[in-house]
Amino acid sequence: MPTDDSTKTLRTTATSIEILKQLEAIDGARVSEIAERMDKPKSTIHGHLATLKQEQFVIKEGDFYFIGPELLRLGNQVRTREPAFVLARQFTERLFEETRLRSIFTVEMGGKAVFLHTASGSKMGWSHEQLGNRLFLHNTAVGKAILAELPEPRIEQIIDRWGLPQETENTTTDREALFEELERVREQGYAVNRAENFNELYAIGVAATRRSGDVIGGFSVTGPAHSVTGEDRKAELAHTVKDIVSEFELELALA
Amino acid sequence: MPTDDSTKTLRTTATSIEILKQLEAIDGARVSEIAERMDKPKSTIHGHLATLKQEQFVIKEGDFYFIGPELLRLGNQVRTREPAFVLARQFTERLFEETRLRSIFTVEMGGKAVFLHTASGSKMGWSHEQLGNRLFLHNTAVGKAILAELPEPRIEQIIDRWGLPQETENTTTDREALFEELERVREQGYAVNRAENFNELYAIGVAATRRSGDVIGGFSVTGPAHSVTGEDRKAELAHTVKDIVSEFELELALA
DNA sequence: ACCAGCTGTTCGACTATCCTGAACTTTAAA
DNA sequence: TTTAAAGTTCAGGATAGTCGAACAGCTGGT
Repeated sequence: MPTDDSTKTLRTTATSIEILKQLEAIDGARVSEIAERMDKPKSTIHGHLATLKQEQFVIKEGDFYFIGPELLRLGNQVRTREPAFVLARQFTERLFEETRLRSIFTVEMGGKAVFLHTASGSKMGWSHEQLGNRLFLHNTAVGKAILAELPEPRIEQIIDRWGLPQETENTTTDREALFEELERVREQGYAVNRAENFNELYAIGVAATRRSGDVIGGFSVTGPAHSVTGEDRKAELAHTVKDIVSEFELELALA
Repeated sequence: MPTDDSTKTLRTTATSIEILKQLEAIDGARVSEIAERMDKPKSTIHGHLATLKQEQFVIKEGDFYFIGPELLRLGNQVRTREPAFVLARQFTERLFEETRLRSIFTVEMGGKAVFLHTASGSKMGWSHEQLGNRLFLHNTAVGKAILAELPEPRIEQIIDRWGLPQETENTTTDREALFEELERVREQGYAVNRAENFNELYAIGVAATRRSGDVIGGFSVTGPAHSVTGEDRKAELAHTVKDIVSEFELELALA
């Protein structure tokens, strides 16, 4: 269920943002290219780009416009807002060193899972940097690990907002079943994603909490299902992730 | 002299952006807090925030607003636009592993030096993640290394735009002197920053180019001046950075 | 060298729409 | 319960964004 937008929104700001999204979609563009795509006069687009350029939200190279460094700077603030997020980076990298699997640090924002740090080896085909991407909580490993630590009303609230959309045949779409799984996650201390949002994907996620009990985020390792096989291997991985999280929580408590 | 376009800019977009900057400055804020700081009615700010929230440029937690994940996602596109930039990340990390000094990958955008990747150890006090920050080219190590590889008209253009502002007593503020130093950089293959933009800072930077000859960006290592001493050590560091750059250029050429 | 066709940019008038202040609702504290 | 302060809604009026046309600058073709 999509969110409400009944409230009057600012058209001007909205089109400025739309232009930024266009610039991201295609890799930089000229004025008329965007004008055509958005079905708006060139002069309008030009005005927006001039404003965005002044703030360095876009930069201009020749006649091409690109996303600018100020956007990178501001966006990055999401990752530095909390000291815990900054600390999490090196633990993400350690997790990768130990497992040699793509490692991610994720936080919950607005009821979704947002990637803040990723670490992966050189030759990993699909390792685009997906920072800021938003995934569902109910069908990802860290997502479920985080959910399991949230107070129940909050869980309800999130499910009400986003529902339990089915993305593969393995997705848990039943409310009851999800809560049962969360209980299992709490017992064993980690969550597993068995191709629930992408086929052929296997992931293990563990939530990190403060001493107060509330969740900071979660660490996870991800790999192609066919390469992560055998109960021993899986158990060992779960153990490794849990260890990293423990050390992370400890270091955070000491700081 | 700063380039100020007197061209009509869009007020609405400009204030939306101003709000984002306020949210970054203080760490998340409520409506009235921003309204007060910007000396505008609450209802105005509310409208902007509602629009920004709809696009996930901000998120709302309780009555507090924070920079949102969509901004992180868009901003990060700056780092993934070119495959070379993505590849540069792992080399930045390797550089850190080998030198144990804060390592940075920087590109030139709009005549300034923009940090795209940083790698530094756990216990480095000042290692805030400054991605997207913009520094001058004339008084930084990578900056000079990059300048040295640019065609002369471009260098002139950049100096005309930003000037040669003095930031410490070591800053080169004379045009002639700068060109002489760039010549030296070309000869030795690396540039040095001897506390030219921050006191007590020492840095070595090397530019990376494509086979076509044009610059991709540059790698650098940075440390407190008092900890990087001795000509041997410095020469060894320069050698290490140059090696990394060579390997980077090679791998890029092969891909 | 010239022109044709494309781009980016400027400009002024119109009117859509953003701003504003006040009214209303909600939350928190006294 | 009352008070205060914050968030949110609303409608009218003035501002400021939109639009189209005209200008300028570049590119490639003939």
